[in-house]
Amino acid sequence: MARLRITCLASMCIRKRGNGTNMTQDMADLIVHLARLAQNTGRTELTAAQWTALRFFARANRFSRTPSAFSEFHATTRGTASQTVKSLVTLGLLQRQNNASDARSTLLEVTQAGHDMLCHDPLGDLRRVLAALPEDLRQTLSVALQRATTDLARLRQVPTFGTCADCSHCKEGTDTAYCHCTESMLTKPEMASFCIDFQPTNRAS
Amino acid sequence: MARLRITCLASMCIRKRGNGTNMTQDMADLIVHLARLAQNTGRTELTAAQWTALRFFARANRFSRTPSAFSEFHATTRGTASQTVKSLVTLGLLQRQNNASDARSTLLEVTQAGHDMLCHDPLGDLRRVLAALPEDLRQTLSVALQRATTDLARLRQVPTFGTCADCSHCKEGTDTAYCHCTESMLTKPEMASFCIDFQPTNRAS
DNA sequence: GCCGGTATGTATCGACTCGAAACTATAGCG
DNA sequence: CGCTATAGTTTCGAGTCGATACATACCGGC
Repeated sequence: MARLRITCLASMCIRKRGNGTNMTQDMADLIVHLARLAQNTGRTELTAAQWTALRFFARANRFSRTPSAFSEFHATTRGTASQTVKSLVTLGLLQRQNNASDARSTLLEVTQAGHDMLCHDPLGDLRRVLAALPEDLRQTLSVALQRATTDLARLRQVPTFGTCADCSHCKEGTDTAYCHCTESMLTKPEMASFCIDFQPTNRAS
Repeated sequence: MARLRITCLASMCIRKRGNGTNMTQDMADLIVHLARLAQNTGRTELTAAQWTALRFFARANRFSRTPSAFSEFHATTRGTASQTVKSLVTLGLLQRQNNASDARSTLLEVTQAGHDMLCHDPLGDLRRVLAALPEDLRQTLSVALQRATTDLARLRQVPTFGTCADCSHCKEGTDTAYCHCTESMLTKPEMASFCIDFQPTNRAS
């Protein structure tokens, strides 16, 4: 346990930070560190990118299960997204379907094997840890994370993703809702899915 | 804007989640997404791994600025860490120093060019976004993230990182503190640095 | 109907990451 | 002294990623 004994050199350890945002600097680092720890590609069946893609296609609604939508979500190029999708199709976790109304587009469905695979998602540990947090902490965390994500996406000029239930395009009914963007009716379960055309409702910002 | 009009297929969109942790599932996904967005390796001078390494060596105390410590922090292997360090040394952002008390070990120092580079850290956007959050949200976020990180690290059996100021090995004095682990005195600035031997103090868990 | 502009998706290339394994050198212990 | 553990490096193959080029299909104006 015990190591060496050094008594000077202290000035070496004074880092030049330059600004007074040390606390938030810690937080940003912490978020990145936490995410990396949670994904931990080591010794799992899939890579981090493949897990993210599989998760996305399992959560995206029927307008958003395309390679392009995933590339926007994942903040990467269509070329890269195409490769990831291809690898998952080869593994039998995704299945291609033709889009009847647009011959260019490819719709992707998570196969049963894909759903089974998602049960071993390395993110499970983080989910359990978060679920174990006290209720009030968890609530605040959720709000803070959503705000930070929305703000950062706006700053970076990238699209925000969210569920139709929170989308300003949607007018909610009793059992269904009408989406102005896609001009279609959505069922309750659909409204809990990701949408590429998500537009956050105006909350206090 | 408007897309196609589909009226059926709704049942296709009912995903089999299997468990009742939908809310925390969203949160875990959100953390990963936020971290990815924040790092955004695209069109920056360094890769994500290089940025993380540079940040680590700028924040780690004098017992922790080694390739091994970084590999543990980054949850990777010593081999991979060695490559990242090598690339940063080649770029002139890190500098190797001999450890007088252990000829196997290499100490790394961030050069002035390295500190300058850190001013362009892509994490800056996230830091600004977090800094703009309301005070109470930010406070709670900080607490929740630290708890989640500590809990996840324990679950994964990986070491936790933190500053000496929060470490149970340290007995604090007025201007200095004594670290039981390294058997050495620490100055105030040093106590704000990362330590590989961090052991969280017993807070309500 | 046709043509030009645009959007979707794929293939290829080079640079990089990552984990695994093999290897060298040093430390520490009996 | 020898044995084992640790620090660090190197090499290899698989995968990621961004950039580019490309084929196909949609969509507007004419």
